[in-house]
Amino acid sequence: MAATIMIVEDEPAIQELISYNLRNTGYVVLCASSAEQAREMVNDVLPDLVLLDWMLPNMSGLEFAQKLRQGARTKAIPIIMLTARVDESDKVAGLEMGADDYITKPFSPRELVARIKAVLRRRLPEVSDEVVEVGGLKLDPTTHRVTVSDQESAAKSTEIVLGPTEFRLLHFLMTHTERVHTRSQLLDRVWGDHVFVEDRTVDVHIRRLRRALEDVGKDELVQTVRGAGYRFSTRCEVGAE
Amino acid sequence: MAATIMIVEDEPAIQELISYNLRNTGYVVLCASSAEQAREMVNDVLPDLVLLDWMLPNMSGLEFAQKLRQGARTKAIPIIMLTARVDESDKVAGLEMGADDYITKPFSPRELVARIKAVLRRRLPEVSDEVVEVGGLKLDPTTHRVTVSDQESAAKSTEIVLGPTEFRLLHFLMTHTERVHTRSQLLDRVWGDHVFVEDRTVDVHIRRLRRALEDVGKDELVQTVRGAGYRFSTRCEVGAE
DNA sequence: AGTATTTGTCACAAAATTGCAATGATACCT
DNA sequence: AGGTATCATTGCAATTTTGTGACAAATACT
Repeated sequence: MAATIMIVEDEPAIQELISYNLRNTGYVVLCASSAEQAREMVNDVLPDLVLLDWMLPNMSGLEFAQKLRQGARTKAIPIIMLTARVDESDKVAGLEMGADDYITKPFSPRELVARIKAVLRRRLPEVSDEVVEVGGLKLDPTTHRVTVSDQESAAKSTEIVLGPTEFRLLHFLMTHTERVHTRSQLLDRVWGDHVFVEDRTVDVHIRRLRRALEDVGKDELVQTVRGAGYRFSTRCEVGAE
Repeated sequence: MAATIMIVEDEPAIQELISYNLRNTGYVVLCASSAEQAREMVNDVLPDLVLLDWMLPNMSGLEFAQKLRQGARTKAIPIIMLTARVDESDKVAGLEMGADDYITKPFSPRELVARIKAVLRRRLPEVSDEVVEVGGLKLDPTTHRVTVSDQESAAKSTEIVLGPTEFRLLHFLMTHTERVHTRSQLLDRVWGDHVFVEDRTVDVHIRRLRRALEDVGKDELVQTVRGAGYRFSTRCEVGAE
């Protein structure tokens, strides 16, 4: 539930101010005073969102943001830029580069929190680590494992092996069942906004997910809704005879 | 194929963000920072679609939209409203006034592009995702399912399978019941304005819809009004008095 | 560095949907 | 009753949408 937010800001006072407010709101906060430091921290802990000061000592915020967008693990992390300047070209550069939002100093803590919430809201499945169990499938985010919860198939451990993307896809579907998701929606919520990927790529990952589920006979949970998208449903998909 | 899209947005950063993404997708983009400027531009170039910020400096977005709807040349241009507010009355006002869709900030670039494509492809209202329940039928846009809500045929699976067009047709009919719609009106509202399709084709889709409803004995809800069109009504049609 | 996974895209196959036209049925009018 | 306009029904070809395997690039692992 508690999202982790990384602050990259060289001015200690502002860093403290933000940090205090975010912790107060219930976020886990990581602080870095330079882009270099931030880069190291990212290797250890992946934040759910980055607050990035535009003006940094050595490496500019822009540069750091680009690095984030390049790395496979980090490319989907939302970035909110903090900028003191009202320089238009900066905003433009930042947004083109893929920042999710920007906020100009001075800002009110309330506004900052509001923007953070807004950006996180349209994000990957709520950062919950709770075990999801639907339709005879059990997915555990902490252990990163998917198993069949109906026993019948076998007394053996019936673990389903998935690639990272298929795992996130299944996680999202299992936490948003019965509802039809368009390919675009899935890309936004499972891949992330700035990741530019063909719509049809979703098909392929759905296919991979289904193939994995076939082994345990659970593949009919992932259903195609023609002209609309895909759906995870425990109800039979064919009303036929 | 490159459609021209006009952005009317006073905040330069957002204007840039949108503009960048749309150009990236292959659209030709025109930018205006005010309604006045937009009006002038429209005299030179007719865009295929207008992205309109709700809050503008002098003339409001609503006002500009009305102007567009008044002009003979511009009345058919689809409008997508950009709104920071989630105020219901705004949505309603905007949609009633003739906006084709609305999108609330913050939005993801992909979602925006998806909506633009959807609107350009067929000017569908698709305003509500609310479940519609009439005459013992239940249609849920989010799960994309149609079921019978009377219990009687319980043993059977009560789901009704429809193709995309029949689904949209039924959705429209169920949200506009007890009223006769001409074939042209149905084509406009269900297929979209600029689509050229024979009037008679509606008959075929009505037939397909009826056939699907026959399975659960609900086909008499879709009634023919000779010389006028079709109607969805819960009242029995044997009007022979 | 080398190897194994993972990922996105493409091309083609398969399946479903769509619109039209031709034909048959029905209601309305004189 | 007959004539005519309107609607119903069906088959079919064209189009659209989705499934699937292969492949190359990118990334992670040793």
